[in-house]
Amino acid sequence: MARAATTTDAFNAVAEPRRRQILDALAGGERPVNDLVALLGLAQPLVSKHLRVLREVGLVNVRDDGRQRLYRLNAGPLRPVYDWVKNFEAQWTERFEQLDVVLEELKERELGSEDGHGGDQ
Amino acid sequence: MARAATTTDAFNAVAEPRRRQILDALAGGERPVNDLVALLGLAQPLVSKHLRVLREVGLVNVRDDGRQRLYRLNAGPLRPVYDWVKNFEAQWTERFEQLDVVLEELKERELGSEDGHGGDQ
DNA sequence: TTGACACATACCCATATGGGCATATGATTG
DNA sequence: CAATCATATGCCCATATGGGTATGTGTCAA
Repeated sequence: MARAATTTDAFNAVAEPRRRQILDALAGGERPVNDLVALLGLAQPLVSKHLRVLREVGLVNVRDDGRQRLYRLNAGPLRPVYDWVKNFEAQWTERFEQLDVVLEELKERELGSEDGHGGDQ
Repeated sequence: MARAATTTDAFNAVAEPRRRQILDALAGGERPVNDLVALLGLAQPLVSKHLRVLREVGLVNVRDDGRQRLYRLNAGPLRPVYDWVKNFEAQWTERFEQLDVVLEELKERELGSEDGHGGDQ
């Protein structure tokens, strides 16, 4: 099988930088497609396609308004992403990096005192 | 162009559920490949491939240990993911959902009074 | 040395991607 | 009505995916 569809879940949908841009833009409020087209500097069909993906994973809602279609952010599906990545936050704090270095050193020392040092052939 | 390579960044690398599983497993500490193979129940070459992707985006480090290769988590590259998604957290809190409903209602009322902007309540 | 083990890589394949371009659909205006 | 604006969809294509299976490379054991 190929890669999972972009519409599989928020993880896949959000892997596309343009789709992230769209969500960022919509964070400021409802917007018609043309606004996004101008904002992203992409061809209109492209934007529509990205919006479709976002719709399919429930990250945006649409509303008809005359001849425009207003898209609105619906961040809910991002929650699993947040919840998953949140658990790694501690790992990149400075304290943790330090711990990493310490462990590294311990390992080195351990190897050094490892009785003699054989290994040949 | 096709979809961006999985090795483009953490966003793409992490879109694969198996790779997330691997990172979860490595959060517990250094592990040899076979451990992961057993843990994920995947074919060994598959795991090696996923590990390669994770290596290329810097999410894991390797260390040789006899005939094994010990993989270690390096969460740093996840930071952009966290930072991005974090900004949406507020949106799915209950208060925000409520606000959403209120706005929705306001809109409805607005549409109802269309040409005669009347105050009501 | 030979063999077993741990892991990585090479190929083969079906699939869906994102972009480009043309066109269909639907609402608004003249 | 026709013309125009705002979006969506259809089709074409190159690409890299993730899985499978076979094999290469390096290490340890007998």
